[in-house]
Amino acid sequence: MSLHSQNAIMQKNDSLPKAVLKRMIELEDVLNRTSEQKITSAKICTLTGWSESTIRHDLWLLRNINRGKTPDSDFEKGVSNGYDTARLLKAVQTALGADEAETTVGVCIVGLGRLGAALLDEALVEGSGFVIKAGFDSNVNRVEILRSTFPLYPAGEMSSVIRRDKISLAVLTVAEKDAQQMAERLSSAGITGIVNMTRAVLKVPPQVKVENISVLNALKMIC
Amino acid sequence: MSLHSQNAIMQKNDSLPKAVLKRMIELEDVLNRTSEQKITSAKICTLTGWSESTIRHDLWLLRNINRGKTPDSDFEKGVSNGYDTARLLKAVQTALGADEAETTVGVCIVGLGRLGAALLDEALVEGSGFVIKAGFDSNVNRVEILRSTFPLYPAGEMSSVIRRDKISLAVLTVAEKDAQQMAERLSSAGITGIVNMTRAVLKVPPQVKVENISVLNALKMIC
DNA sequence: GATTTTCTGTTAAATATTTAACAATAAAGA
DNA sequence: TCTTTATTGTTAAATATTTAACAGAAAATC
Repeated sequence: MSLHSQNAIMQKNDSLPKAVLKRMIELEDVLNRTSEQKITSAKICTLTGWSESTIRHDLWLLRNINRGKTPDSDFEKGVSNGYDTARLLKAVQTALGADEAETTVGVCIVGLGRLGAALLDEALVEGSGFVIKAGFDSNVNRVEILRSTFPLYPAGEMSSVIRRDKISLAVLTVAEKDAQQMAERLSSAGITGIVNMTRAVLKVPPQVKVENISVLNALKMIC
Repeated sequence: MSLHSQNAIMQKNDSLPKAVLKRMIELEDVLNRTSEQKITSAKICTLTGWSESTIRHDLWLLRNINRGKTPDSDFEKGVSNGYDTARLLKAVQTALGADEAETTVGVCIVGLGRLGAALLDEALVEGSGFVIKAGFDSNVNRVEILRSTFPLYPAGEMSSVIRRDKISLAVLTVAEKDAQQMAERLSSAGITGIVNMTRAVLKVPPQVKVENISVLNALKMIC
């Protein structure tokens, strides 16, 4: 019983399932740094630890939601020779809406302690669709002393700078006791997402997304 | 049919499902820092964003696997008045095996760049069951210059120190190009888990668990 | 060019996770 | 006291996610 594409498969595909989304974000990274021109699902699996079934299934979903977006978002070329890395990458990016994100998203760092300062040069910066547009700290001294490739401001100017520079995401690295207050300020300034690196449990309006990053929790996970 | 699955749930409880485990790790934290003596599932939900159903279900699972471990791991006191925070916390810790972890787990930091250095004082240290026992860097200069509350060593001594001090976990904050090599060294030195803060995709033997922490991915998640 | 091998796309089955529902019961209030 | 309210523990149903299976087609081998 062979049904092929006449199955016009489920149009319900508004978006990728959460689990798949997460993997696609990582896959984009993996593809970006592989040097091979072709890549098989088996290869992806050894690189990432996901099962072959999972990746094949993911890519099937991915193709479904991409269908018709752009000609290039279709990545199959041969059937048994792995995927053309470049096309697959493009397809993943299309699915993630990375094209729109091409118009770089503004990010700010709130809290310029050692961690905040370290993140600046280490973490992103690259050509990743994000641009750090500002750093904030309530310690005016630190604001004046620290050097960085982007402007630093005292915390008091947070709201106005965020609005003026159209910053939409924030990385929160303040002391735990200040975290909630800062999160609230960020929220009311119109921030849409916060990467929370403090141990505080943030309470924010529902339209603000939060991702918690914690070394401690990670340690517990693998312990 | 339904009897089969019921038995599976009631008896086969070797351990908590992955998703539940994650939440319990966070719950422990939440409980630790709440000041209230009693806490309801509704309250937990507003604090964490999980649904009431989820938390009640989690706690039911938790009680099942705790059953008989210690008398104190039973946390119900009244039925309709919320949980006694202290007992619930104890139960969560029992389930997580935190009692055994009381015998503090040794951790090392590999890579003492700005990020690694920042993590030291910021991140853990507290009374959290983990103790940083060593820091490593291939730059001998840095090892000599940096100050810290725990000893620093050149990377060459990694294997011997890890074995001697019975270090079982590592936080990896080296440059991306060195990450894989370091991961391999750590693995063969007997490390059982790595928190990977580099963008590298680590390939390690199956007995070594890896948790990837990435600000970039977190940003993508909330974008 | 025939045969074997490899690898994909797709579907269906198996698992895992979340949500909904509700009887039971303590606490609060009349 | 009795009634109402709040909240739990538990089960079953609904969703979501992962895995297994396999036909079919390119590529490799002979």
